[in-house]
Amino acid sequence: MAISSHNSENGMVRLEDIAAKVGVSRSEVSRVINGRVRAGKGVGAAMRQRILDAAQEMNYRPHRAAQSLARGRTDTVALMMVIYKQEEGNFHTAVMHHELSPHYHEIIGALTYTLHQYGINLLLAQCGGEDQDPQDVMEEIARSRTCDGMVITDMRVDDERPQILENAGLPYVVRGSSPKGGVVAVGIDNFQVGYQAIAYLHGLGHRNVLFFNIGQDLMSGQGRYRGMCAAREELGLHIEYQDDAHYKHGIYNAVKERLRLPDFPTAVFTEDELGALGAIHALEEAGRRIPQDVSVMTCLNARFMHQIAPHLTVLDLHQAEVAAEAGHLLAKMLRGDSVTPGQRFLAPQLDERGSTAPPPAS
Amino acid sequence: MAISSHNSENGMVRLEDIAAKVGVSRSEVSRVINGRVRAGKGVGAAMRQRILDAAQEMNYRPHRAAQSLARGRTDTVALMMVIYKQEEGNFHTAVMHHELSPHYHEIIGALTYTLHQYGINLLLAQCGGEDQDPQDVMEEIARSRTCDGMVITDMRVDDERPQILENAGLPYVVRGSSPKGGVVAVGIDNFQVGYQAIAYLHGLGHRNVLFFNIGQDLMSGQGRYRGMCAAREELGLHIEYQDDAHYKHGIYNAVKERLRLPDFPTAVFTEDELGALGAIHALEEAGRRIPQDVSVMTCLNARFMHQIAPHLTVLDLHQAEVAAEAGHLLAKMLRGDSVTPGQRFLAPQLDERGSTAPPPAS
DNA sequence: CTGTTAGCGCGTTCAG
DNA sequence: CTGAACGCGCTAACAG
Repeated sequence: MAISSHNSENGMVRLEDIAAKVGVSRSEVSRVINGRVRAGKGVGAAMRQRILDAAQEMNYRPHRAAQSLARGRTDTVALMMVIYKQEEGNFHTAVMHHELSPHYHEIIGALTYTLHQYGINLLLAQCGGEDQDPQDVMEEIARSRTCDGMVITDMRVDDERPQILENAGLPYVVRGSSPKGGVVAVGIDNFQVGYQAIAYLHGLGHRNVLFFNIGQDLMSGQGRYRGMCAAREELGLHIEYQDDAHYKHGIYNAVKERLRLPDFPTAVFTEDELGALGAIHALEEAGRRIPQDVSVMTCLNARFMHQIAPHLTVLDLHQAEVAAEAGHLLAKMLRGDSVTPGQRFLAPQLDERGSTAPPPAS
Repeated sequence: MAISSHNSENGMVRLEDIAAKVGVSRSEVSRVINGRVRAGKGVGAAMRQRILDAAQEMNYRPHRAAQSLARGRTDTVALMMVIYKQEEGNFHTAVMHHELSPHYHEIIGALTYTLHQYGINLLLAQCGGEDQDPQDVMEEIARSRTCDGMVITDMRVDDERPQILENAGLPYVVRGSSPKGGVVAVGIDNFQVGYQAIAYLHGLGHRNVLFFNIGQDLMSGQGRYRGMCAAREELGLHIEYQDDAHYKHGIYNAVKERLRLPDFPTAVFTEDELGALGAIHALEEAGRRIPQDVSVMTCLNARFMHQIAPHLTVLDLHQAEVAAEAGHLLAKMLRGDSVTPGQRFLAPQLDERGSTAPPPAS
């Protein structure tokens, strides 16, 4: 492979360089490369080909910052992530220091892949560090036009991020449920998660369920709570509800604690796989068999968890599909296609496996 | 909160706008904002404050593309990821469709966090999609100056990416072992992983070990293989070696298959947590107890796995620490600090838990 | 200390 | 179809 020579000293090759080599003007090269000159025939076509060849040979790539500035577009989308702060905890406490919540794993993978199909890069923005104000990070990215659009996730019931983005005029898609109407949002129907979990367990015969939820300050937690309540009222069963165990001292400890009291429920629902494994650990330590003595079910957030715990009955949250759809929607918006605002919901899918069964005959 | 008014119709506020408002020139505003004007005293200081106040009030943020173009710097670093293609497989096959390998989870979290401290954003570049040539993706990002530097990972023994980046003149850090000398690289010492695993099991009394490795086309797999060989020759024990089970049909199936033959080894080492869980599943199905009948040990890639399988004896690979160090090194290089080239190695750390024990008395 | 001027590399008029 | 000229928003070198 020949070393391409050009006049710019630092190794960068510009439109200018290839124009000089071929003997035309910059703008002609720009037009040819951007496809504004048809393949056609005659002398023009020959020049066109020479330009294209030279560009290829010199390994030309448009300078992204210059292109962005001129086009007013970055071809970049940002994902806003929440990083958990470090907290004290034991093994079954799912709060990690500066670690991403596992469901981001699915989101990042699916989003990167999807956006790439549109020629869009994914930028990772984080908030939740010690000194950084999430709103500040948002403002900074939005107003500096670091990206063309944004995906926000983990919405809180009082989340103000949509408003900030609208003020800044930056297109965005909410992954999950939006607390605010009239926005493009796509997520799992967490009402259905709460409802179906209870309905399924009720159908098996359970009348006493221990229900662990995400915090109700999150949209997802609120949805699950409401779904759970609706099912409870409709079907009439007893539910013990906890929504702070996750952060406070872990599901493992919460279950262990509950085991000290009499009348342990015949079924446990946890918010995620880690919680389920913690619950199972505590139950097995106490000599309870799964599912003969106690049924355990949970949500499937990360696909690879399925390999780790293939015996768990789960509600599949389709995290990857949701993220991919969010990516598609945002890409379309950026392309100029009209996307009707509103909340899209995917339904969770029950995947019945070995960790649930009818309650023991009393 | 007052709506800030400015003349740019689309809501963007430029240096120009704030200059007009205060009644000075663009460049003066630029200098003040970039701290090229001391706080000082007198009339200059008053103007300085007026400019700062106006910028704040108008919620000004420099346009990133413009700034990048002028400064010749993007304050962005790219992480090049390999996305596994979809393949057929059962539960215990750790090949997923368009899904990131779990260790990226640690890397992304640590890298995002670390780079943020230097005011650097992380861009996710993916390769390994159906149609995309990894080298092309690299060239594109490097030559278009989409980022100031790059972190590359999952190095293959014949990896040409370092050369591509050097040709393009883009600073980079290798996370892992570099096949090429004279580059800045930081990773776990996989020779030690292989060596210590065998040495530890040998120390417990095992003389017959089933060793699952990553492919030897990867630098990490090569290192582990060599470490294993060194320990084997030094200590003298029998090792059954497999390095394709992961991708071919999963550790679960490989172990199941091996169980059909006589003289099953007294210890199993797997390349990662998923593999270990698969192995354990197969062993328990066959009625073997862990660790009484068979010891199982593995590597700890993702911290949250520790919560899932706190009973596993592991070699902690410190993925987050390695990634963070890679981030620090790259940030320093970009800042202009001289960083001496060479391979940095962190040692894996043995974390002894319940899945290993002396072999059963024969 | 401040304003003027000249780029950064590319896209896009507007004449010829 | 092609070249010349201007602007994107910002930084930096040069005068005053």
